[in-house]
Amino acid sequence: MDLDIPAMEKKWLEYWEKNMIYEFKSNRAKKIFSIDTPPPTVSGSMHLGHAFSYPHQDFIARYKRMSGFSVFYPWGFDDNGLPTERYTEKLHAVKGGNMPRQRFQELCSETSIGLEGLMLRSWSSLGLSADFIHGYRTISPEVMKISQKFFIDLVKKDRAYRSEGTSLFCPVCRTTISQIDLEDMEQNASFFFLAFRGNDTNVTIATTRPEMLAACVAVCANPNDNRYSGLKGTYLKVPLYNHSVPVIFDESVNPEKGTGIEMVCTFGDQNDVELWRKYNLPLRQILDMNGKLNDLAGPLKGKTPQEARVEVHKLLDRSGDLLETKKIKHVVNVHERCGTPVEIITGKQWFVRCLDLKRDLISVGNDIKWYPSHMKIRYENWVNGLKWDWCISRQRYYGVPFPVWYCQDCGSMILPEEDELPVDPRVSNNRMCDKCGSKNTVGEMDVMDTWATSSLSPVIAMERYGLNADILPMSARFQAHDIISTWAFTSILRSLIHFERKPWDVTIISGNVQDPTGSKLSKSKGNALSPDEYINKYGADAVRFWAASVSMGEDIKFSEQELVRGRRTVIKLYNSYNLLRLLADGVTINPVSEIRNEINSWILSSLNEVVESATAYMETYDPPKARNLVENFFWNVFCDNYLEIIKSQLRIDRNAGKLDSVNETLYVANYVMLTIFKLYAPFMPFITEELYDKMDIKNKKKSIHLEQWPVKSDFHAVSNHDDVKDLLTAISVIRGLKSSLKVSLGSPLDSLTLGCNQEKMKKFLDLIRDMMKITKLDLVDSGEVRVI
RNA sequence: GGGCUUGUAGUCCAGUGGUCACGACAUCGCUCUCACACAGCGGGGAUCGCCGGUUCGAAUCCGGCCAAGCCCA
Repeated sequence: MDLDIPAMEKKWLEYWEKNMIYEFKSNRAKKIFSIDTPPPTVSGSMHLGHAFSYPHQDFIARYKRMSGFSVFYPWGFDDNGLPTERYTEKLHAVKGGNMPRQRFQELCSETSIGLEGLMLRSWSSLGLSADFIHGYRTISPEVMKISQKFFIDLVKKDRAYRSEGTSLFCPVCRTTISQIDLEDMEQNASFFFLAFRGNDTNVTIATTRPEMLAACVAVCANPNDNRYSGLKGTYLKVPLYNHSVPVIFDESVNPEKGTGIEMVCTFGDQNDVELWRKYNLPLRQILDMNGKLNDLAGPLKGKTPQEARVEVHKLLDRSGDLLETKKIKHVVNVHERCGTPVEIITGKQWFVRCLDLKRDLISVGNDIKWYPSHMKIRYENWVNGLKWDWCISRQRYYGVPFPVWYCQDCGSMILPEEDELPVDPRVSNNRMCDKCGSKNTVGEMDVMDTWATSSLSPVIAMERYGLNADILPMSARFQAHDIISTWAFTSILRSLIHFERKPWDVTIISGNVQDPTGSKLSKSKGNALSPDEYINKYGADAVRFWAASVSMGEDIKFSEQELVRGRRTVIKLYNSYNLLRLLADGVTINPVSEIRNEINSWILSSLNEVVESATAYMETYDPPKARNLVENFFWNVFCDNYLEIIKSQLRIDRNAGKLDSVNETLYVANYVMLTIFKLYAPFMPFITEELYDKMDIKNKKKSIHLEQWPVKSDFHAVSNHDDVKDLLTAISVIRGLKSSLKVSLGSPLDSLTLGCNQEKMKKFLDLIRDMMKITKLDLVDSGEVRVI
């Protein structure tokens, strides 16, 4: 009668789906508990981080459902944007920029739909109780409509604006990106020492980016650096290109770095932008929107920055301007989606004005409860450190288009009416201008950043179910800590702008999964592990059990041993239920209202304590602590002691014909067992459903997950259980004795003398004899329980 | 460089002032015991990162240092 875990889990997945156990019903009188779920990015398969963090939401969802809430737990996929494009490009070995846009969009769409099917199977196999059937896709027309509608709201509230300015640019993805897409990476590089020639003197300038020479507009030294003070008011000739640039002075230049004098290019890095603005320097932009150098770069034209660096090295060698190179390590900003060092370009971009909202953003942050609380500080640091408005335009293809046309004649901007949405101005030109009536208009060709849509997740979920803004703020947002500055920040910003309120009451932040040595898991490091494999091997209940092994917000090192422990718990639950059936021996169990047996009273009051504490932990969003309590009670109290004791107790009572007593014990044992199943249900939904289904219960629900969360029992439990504690000590001591005699626990002992409080222990004499198989047991008084 | 977090037996982790510390995995020993060898019982194994301070008393509070992870410059 072995338990086939994969078959058992599959059976219940189908049952839950078929019976719509987790369907959200808003028409009930119940209070709603709403969960803002992160829609997984459609760019690959489910990884271990997902298998860790998604169960966290589900523990709470299931707990709240059992606690009487109508749980709104929507589901969606984030398939709009760069990650999906990159996945598609890689899979089909194509480049979005090298094929007709329409065709590329179709390819992305086909690819993501296929992938979502696979992803859905992985996510649902975790046993999440989300409403998968009504899932949304962020690229779908409905979601596009919502995203465009709220974009128009941004424009109307003067929050979205289009402006010429510098933006971060990824030459590989060929799109502008925002501060939130950046990542640091240490790179090996070379310092090139170059000769800049002046009228009187030559100056050596060190740079890591010689390919930017054509974009050089000045050289700059620290005003306190007297090595260069003589150069004031002079000009220098740029190597290879021979245009003259002024020497300027600024405090920001570090005299220790390189030769203490640097070139200013438009644009080599962030500092160049600042100097360019501050000193009103001319613009020499050498990078075009294809990520290649343009005519200004002369011999380097048509090359990427990386290629150009190799080429310019040769040219400088030949011209004699390269005096020296030195290998160094330095940190560069790269695009987090592709790892390419970012560039800075100028162009017209859409921004969301937010720098003026810092105070409000902090105040909304204070109004949200953060679990764990220190995560709020990360959010505050991010908001306080904002330097740019949020750039939301991307020169990409598979995304939500901006619902905007521009009139070529009068220059005004044209927005559609809400009932026209969604629109795609990229394919519908010549829309009449509201202002001048001209048909000489063009649509905006850019698409929005993915976060511009996913930041609206509460609204997307709400509108999909026909709910109105009354549901806002939602009850809880779950997410990992690495996207506090992206998803949490943009969500709070949008909620503040559109609804003038917080998006959720609480946010629960989970940690990251690391490999067993503590490094971040990533595909590029090759240490990514597949959760599907572990679900097959150990079962989803065991994977969830692992996910509940550290407190919220903590990073977790992946460990297979926790999965082993989880699977053992599943099997132990199964076996303990089997024992209970054997012990009942087919008799009908009648309810009892009063407890006479001390041991039954003891287990009930122990259970009460567990129920109370576990509930408190669930209420404070700390399921792992609740799990530990339940775990300890089930293994060490219920199985190791209570079940072992009642084996003998039932035998003794049956032999004595005390059927009332037998009934009471069986009733209590079943009651405690069922309560344990309920306590485990949020963590291990499969095995608890399986055993609930087998149990003989009055008023059985369609699923244990529709049952009520346990409350303290109202049996008249005696509060003082010192006698039972002495009994437990006696059992433990005698077990230890047999172990030290190197005999099995089942082997009989002819005689034994137990030191104890005779008065207390007397009543358990027969029980101990039966359990421990002792022919002759004598008790003598002793201060502590011990074998004499 | 800044912020946040973490640092307890070979490994993972509990423990926020009071018998030099809970448990799991691993290890060793004994038992195929009538729910469970996917088990049970028992043993060994920790100067609680380092240094200093507060206190009658600190893993637990304070300061400094070191190391690791994440986020951000």
